Amino acid sequence: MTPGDTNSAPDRPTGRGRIDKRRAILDAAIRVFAREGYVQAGLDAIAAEAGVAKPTIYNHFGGKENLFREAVLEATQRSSAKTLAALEGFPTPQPDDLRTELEGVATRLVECFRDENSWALQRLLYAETVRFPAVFDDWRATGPAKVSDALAGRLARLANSGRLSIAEPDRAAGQFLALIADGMPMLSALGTRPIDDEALHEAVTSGVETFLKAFSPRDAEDQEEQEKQDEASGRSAGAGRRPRSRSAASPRH
Amino acid sequence: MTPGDTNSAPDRPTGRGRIDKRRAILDAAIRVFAREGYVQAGLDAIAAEAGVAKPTIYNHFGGKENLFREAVLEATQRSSAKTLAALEGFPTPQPDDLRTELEGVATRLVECFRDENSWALQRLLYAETVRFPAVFDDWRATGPAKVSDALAGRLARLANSGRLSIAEPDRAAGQFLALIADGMPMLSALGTRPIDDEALHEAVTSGVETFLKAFSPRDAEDQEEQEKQDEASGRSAGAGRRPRSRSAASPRH
DNA sequence: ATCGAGTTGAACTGACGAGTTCAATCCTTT
DNA sequence: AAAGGATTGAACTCGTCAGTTCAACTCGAT
Repeated sequence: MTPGDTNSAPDRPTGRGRIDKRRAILDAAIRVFAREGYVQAGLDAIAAEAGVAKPTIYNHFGGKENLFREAVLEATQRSSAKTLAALEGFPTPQPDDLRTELEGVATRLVECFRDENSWALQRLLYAETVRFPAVFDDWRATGPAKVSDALAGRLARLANSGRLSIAEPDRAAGQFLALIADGMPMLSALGTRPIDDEALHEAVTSGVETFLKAFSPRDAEDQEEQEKQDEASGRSAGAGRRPRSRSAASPRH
Repeated sequence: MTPGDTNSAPDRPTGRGRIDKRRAILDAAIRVFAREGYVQAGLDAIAAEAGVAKPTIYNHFGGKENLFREAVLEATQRSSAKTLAALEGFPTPQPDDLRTELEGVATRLVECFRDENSWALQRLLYAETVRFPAVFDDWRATGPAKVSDALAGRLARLANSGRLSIAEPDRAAGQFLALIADGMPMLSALGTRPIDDEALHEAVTSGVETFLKAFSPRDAEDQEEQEKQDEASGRSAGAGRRPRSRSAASPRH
C-alpha cells in the first residue's frame, strides 16, 4: 500500500543488500525440500525461509526444477566433503591395532551417515529419482562413488602392507560400508528418529569384527597367490562351481 | 484384528454389493502411489485406473491418507510373503556344499529385492516416513523384521549343526543380508533401471564368499568358547584389547 | 415388480501453488 | 548526487487437487 508502512521492522536480517542471496536460497531450498518433499515444497515457503522475495528465486534459478537440481547438488558436495574428511588420517602409517584403526574410521563414517542432512538427502533421492534421474547420477558420482573409491584405496594400503588380505579393494570397501552402516536405516527409521547410541556402536563394532574375520590374513603364503584372480573363464550361471582360489570352503589344503 | 474377517473371495461372501471394488482400488492405489508419489498421486487417477468412481473410494476408505496406509500395508504383506517363501527349503537338511546352499538362498532373496514392487514400496517409504511414521513401523514389523528373524533362525540351524560358526544369529542374518544386497540400490539406481545380471551375480557370490570367510568354523574348540560374549567390562577405546577369539593378530601355526 | 444398498458421472467448492508482472525501493558505482 | 541494476512486495493468472453433493443407475434379494 502506501509507503508509510513499509519495513515495519527496523532490523532486516540480511538486509536488502545482496550478499549471498544465492547461497541463502540454496540453503533454504534444501531445508524445505528435505522437510516437505519436492512436490509439497512451495516456492513461497522457500522464499520466506531464505528471507528473499519470490522473484529473486526466479532471477537466480529459472524455476523449481532447476532450483531442486542445484540445491541437491550443493548438499551432495557438502555431505561428500564431510565424509571424505572422515577418511583423512586413515590408515595410520603403522597402526598398532588394526581393529582399533578400523573401528575408528568406521565410527567417523557412521557419524557422517547419521547426520540429519545426509538422511534428508537420501530420502529426497529415493523419492525423486524417478522424476530426476540425472540428479541421482550426479549424487552417485560426487557422493558414494568418491567415498567408496577413497576407502578402497586406503584399504588397499593396508592390504599392501600385509595387514589385510584383500583381493578386490573396491568390493571390500563396499562390503565394509555395508557391514558397518547397513543397519542404520532400521535403527533410525530412515533418519526420522534419534539412533540409540549403544545399539549403533554395537552394530559398528560387530561389523568391523566380521570384516576382520573375513579379511585378516590367515596364512603367510596366502598373500602371494592372491595377486592373480582374473575371471578369464566365462561365468555362465548353470556352470559348475569352479575351484576359484583359496577362497573359503577349503581353508586347509 | 485378524485379517481374515470379511471379503476375500471374488464371490460376495456376505450381503456385500458388487464385485471386489476394494481390491481393485487397493491395486490401483499402490500402482499410482508408486508411480507418482503420495502428493502427486491424484484420487481421480486412482479411480480411473481402478475402473471405479471417485466417491466409491471414499465409501471404502475415508480419504487419501487412509487409502495410502492400507495400500502400503497390503503391498508390504504381499512382498513379505514372497520373500519369506524364498527362505523355504533353506537350509537343506544335510547340505553337500555350504557355499552353494548360501548362494542359492541369497540369489532367491535378491530376486525378491529386485522386484519392481519391492523398490516402489521402498521409495514410497523413504519419501513418506516423515509424514507417516506409523506406516514405517508397520512395514518394518511385517516386512524386514520378519525376514531377518526367519533368516536368523535358519542360520542358527546351520550353526547348531556345526556348519557355521555364529555367535549371534540375528546379527549374522543382518550382515548376510547387508553383504548380498547392499549394492543393489546403486546397481539399479534405486530400482529405476534394470540391473546388470552379471554385476548382480558377482556381488551376491562375493557377498557369500565374504560371509563364509567370516563365519566358517575354523577351529573345533572355537565353537565352545564363543557362547559367552557379554559386555560386562566397559569397552573404552584406550583399554587393552581383549584376546577374544583367534580373530586377527594371531595367526595360528 | 419392487426395494434398496452400492455405485456412478458430473459438477462444484475451497484451497493451494507455479510462474508472471510491475511499480516502488534499495545498494553500489561513478 | 545521480544512474542503474538488483531486489522487493503484492497482486494476478491459470491450473490442479481433495473432498463433497446429488440425481440417476445397476443389480441382487425378496
